[in-house]
Amino acid sequence: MNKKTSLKDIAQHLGVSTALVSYVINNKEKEARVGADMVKKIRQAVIDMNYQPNLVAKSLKSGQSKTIGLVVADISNPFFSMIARLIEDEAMKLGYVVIFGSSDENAEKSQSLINVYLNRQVDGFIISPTEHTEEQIRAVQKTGIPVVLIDRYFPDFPTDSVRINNKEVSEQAVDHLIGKGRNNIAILTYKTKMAHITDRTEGYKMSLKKHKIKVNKKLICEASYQDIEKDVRNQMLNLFNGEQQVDGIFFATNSLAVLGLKVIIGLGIKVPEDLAIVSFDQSDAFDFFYAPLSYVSQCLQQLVKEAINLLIKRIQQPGKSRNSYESVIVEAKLVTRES
Amino acid sequence: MNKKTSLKDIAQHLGVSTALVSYVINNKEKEARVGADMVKKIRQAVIDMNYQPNLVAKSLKSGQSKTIGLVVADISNPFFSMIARLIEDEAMKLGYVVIFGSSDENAEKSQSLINVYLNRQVDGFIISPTEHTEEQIRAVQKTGIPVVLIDRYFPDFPTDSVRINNKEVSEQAVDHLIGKGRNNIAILTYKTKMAHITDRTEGYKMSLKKHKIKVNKKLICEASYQDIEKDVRNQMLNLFNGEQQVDGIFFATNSLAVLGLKVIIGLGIKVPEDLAIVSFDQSDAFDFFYAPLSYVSQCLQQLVKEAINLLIKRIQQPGKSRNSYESVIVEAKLVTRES
DNA sequence: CTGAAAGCGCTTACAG
DNA sequence: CTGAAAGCGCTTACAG
Repeated sequence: MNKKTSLKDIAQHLGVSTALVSYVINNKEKEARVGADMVKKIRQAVIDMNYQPNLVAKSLKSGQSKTIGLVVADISNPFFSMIARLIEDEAMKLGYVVIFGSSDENAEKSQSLINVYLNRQVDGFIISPTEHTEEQIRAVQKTGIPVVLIDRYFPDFPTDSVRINNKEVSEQAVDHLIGKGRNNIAILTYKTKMAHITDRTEGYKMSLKKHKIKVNKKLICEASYQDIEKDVRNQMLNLFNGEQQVDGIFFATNSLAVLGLKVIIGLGIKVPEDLAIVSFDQSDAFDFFYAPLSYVSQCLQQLVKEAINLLIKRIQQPGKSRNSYESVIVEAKLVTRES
Repeated sequence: MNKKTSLKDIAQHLGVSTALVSYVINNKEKEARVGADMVKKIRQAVIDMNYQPNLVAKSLKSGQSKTIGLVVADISNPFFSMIARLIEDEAMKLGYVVIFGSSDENAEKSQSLINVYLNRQVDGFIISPTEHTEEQIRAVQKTGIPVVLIDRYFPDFPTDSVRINNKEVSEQAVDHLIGKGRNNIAILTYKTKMAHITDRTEGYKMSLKKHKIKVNKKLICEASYQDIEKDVRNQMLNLFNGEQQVDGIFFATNSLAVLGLKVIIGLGIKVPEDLAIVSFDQSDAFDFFYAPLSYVSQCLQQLVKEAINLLIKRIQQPGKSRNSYESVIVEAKLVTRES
């Protein structure tokens, strides 16, 4: 319960100035040309008195909090919790700590998280942004604090971002379904204008067009984030109970695939005989499904590594002109299995 | 890219002292008896100059970082990411931010996380501890910074902790299996001395004894955290390919259930006809399984609420004698379905 | 080689 | 009603 020992305590104990102690602690004894025995004495005292630096004070002085602010839609979503974990690991290696928050696809929550993080002087942001948050991001950029978008991005306004080749890989996914002889292929996606999602629909359409298959709007099912379970259910029931003879489906995200498959299981549809499927990412749930599903595999590890690298680069060259932003695109690839 | 405006900037702009500005910003104009028009002027300047407080400076001065350090085994494990999310929500409401780290069941990593958090002056810890970290927790307690253990706990040494009734609910789970007429009941659990797990084995044994069924060590399967996938596989294969006629199984955690069920599916064992199952918690994966599983339902929301309440209480009464710790036990309950 | 001092951005007793 | 000043725990030019 006794107070932590501070730099000053050590200095007083030794009858020297805090400057000396600070230099030694930060291994700057050479630059400051501190005497060898003084160094020894100080190092010993540091150990004896169990000195632990107050990082808050250090932050205030240095202007560096060594903290990264992470904003995702929902940290309890496995996709984001995996990203969080990988960011944690990379950040830790570099001496950074991560504070996280979930925006719930809500621009106001996003803003409030960003504000809190700004006030806490984070050194950088990693954000998987929500609709209508362009201005928030721009405002952060104006402060000079680096932001890297991850997974999601805004095509129409310049930011640093790391994402996958959504359009291309989605096209490949649908190519695969067509290659299996399917031509009534549906897509289950989110009702959103966010490009990482619309790109996937775009890829879906491109594949169909390439194969001279007419795009049928009834086969494009969009579920809203808010009411996702009910929405997916209704959309899927519509799809399979209607007149269209759907024989293939592309799930634009993992969460959608999990929900969609539950309906498919409920309906007793045979996979892959009656329905070929490509999902996004894997899931424990899929291993419980009787047919091995084809899926789009994105290397989250690489995504995160690129994001952290970019962010750290920005943090380290602060003055650098902020007119050039980088978009890193990580290649996701299609893994085909029975479906 | 221009620097943030500070309290001082506002004071200078207005030609007043920083004290005034500080009082007004913190709504202490009454205590400080600041003049009404001065308050107005300051409030306006705060808006005009878009003042945002530097929370790092505030922390240094106040000694309160308004930050909670969360240590779990692995934030990408759905169990912990759900806990993280709930903690985030509760903490946010109270003006706290959460920094998180994963110990990977490794005492050294745990120690290093705790050290980092201490140096960053967190106001409190929420920890789901790993084996052999008792001394680390004790060391934190000695600093006077509150720690609340969640989910996992150490029965032999006093801490604040929030957990479920592991033993009792496990006993109920096995009672249920026995009630279904099973008497060769196995348990799949972790190889660990942590009480939250051994309690579950204890409950398993208690149920068997109560029903005069002899405990058979061969039916107690323990998988190690490190090599979990392979271990579960081997244990399960052993169990079902051996001479014992296992007709019921209790999975001591959700992760174990997911892995174990994969093996069961692979072996083509019929559930519930040939094997009755009780798992811990639910999982998307289970919805993909043909039979609805019985499971132990723990209300994580309540668990987290209790943990945060306790932690905040401790933070707010810092001087309080640290000889009395609280153990909050949240009732988990058995949900029985076909299995 | 070492110390005194200023300052990071805040808060808060203390004067007046 | 308002200002000058000390101090939270650090770092770092500047003297000497």
